[in-house]
Amino acid sequence: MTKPDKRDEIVRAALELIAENGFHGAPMAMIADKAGVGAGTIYRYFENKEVLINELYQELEQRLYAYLMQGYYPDKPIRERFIHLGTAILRYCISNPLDFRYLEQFHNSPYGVVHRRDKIFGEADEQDVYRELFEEGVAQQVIKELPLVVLFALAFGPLITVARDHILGFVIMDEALIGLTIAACWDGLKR
Amino acid sequence: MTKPDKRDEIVRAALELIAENGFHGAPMAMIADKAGVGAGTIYRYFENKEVLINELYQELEQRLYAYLMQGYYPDKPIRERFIHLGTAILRYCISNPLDFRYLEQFHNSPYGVVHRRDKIFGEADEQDVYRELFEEGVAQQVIKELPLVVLFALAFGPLITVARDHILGFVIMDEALIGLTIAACWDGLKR
DNA sequence: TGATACTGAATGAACGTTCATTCTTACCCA
DNA sequence: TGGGTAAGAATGAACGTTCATTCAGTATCA
Repeated sequence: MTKPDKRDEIVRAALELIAENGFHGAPMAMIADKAGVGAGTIYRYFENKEVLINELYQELEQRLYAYLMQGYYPDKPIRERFIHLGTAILRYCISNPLDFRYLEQFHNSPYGVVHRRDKIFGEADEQDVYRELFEEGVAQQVIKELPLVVLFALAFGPLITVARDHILGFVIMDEALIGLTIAACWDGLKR
Repeated sequence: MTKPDKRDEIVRAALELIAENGFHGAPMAMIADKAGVGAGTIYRYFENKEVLINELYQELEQRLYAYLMQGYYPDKPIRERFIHLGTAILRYCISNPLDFRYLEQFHNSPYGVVHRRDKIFGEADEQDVYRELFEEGVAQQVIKELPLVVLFALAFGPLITVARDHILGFVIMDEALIGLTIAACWDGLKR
């Protein structure tokens, strides 16, 4: 797992190119070039492009999850927990634009859909804070009684849209505006 | 503009293939095949693939706009107008899944970003109901005082997410659920 | 018969992947 | 210590495939 140097360079290069140009704007040759590595070398570390793309996704997802969990206390009130998570997501996406753009590319690809389907219909055995939070909120009658998927959409649809707009330069999300936006999302969610 | 038969077949085939498989899962040869037309024929109607993609986008955008405007009365109260627009968008996306998927593909491509930038920073000389609605709502102190872009995100982020989830089969949006979802969006928007 | 519409094989550019070769490293023995 | 050797890592030219686009030829219609 803690392989060396070159694997890292390849992953970094892939992240940057794919985030900025999409999967099809990041040929293997270009990734190799940017990583300062021969084209064939990539295949010593990744079976093929698809595997590279998927492993990179896993890494980013874990990084994001770790970030979200910093300072998250499952015993605090629903509202407070939601605000923590929303703020954290927004902050993460804004200060790691490459990660965010990559995750978006991935979610809008066939891989992403399959992944999502597994998440939604799979058993809740994963570390899935959102699901837990919403289910608890509904049970406590703090959150509107709507299907989980709709609650997700109400909570994170706006955040993702706003993160993208920030990165593309359509709006500047400072701390104050982040706070107001999350509060507005909560207004949509709460009973 | 009202050219014949074959142009329509080409456009229809392109819509279906691109909506279902993305831009890169829709080679020109396959579009030609599905349209029942020689590969070269496409180039009699469209200079190249990019032009085809863009013209199709324009057509869909117009169709959607026309649909939204049915029964829209600019003199009704803000809330009512918003609910009309939100409901219409959601209904349209759900009953025209190919159109919706195509629009999504487009927005997630480089073309889409340029297009969006023009829309946001361009003069408001276009028929832009949303902008008008939100600006009026803010002025009347009915809607939260947030940047236009954020209001967009709050209003339509959830709707788009939910439409996608419906089409992918993650949730079934019946009329009742559509109503509840739009109402929740309004809660996020209103002051 | 001429003009226009259409066709699909041909073209060449771009891509992911392979593999024969070269380079690097580590180890061994005198 | 120095020189020889083997194994693994790295390389990048070459390959086969896929694709958008072209164009020489064919069909259609007035």
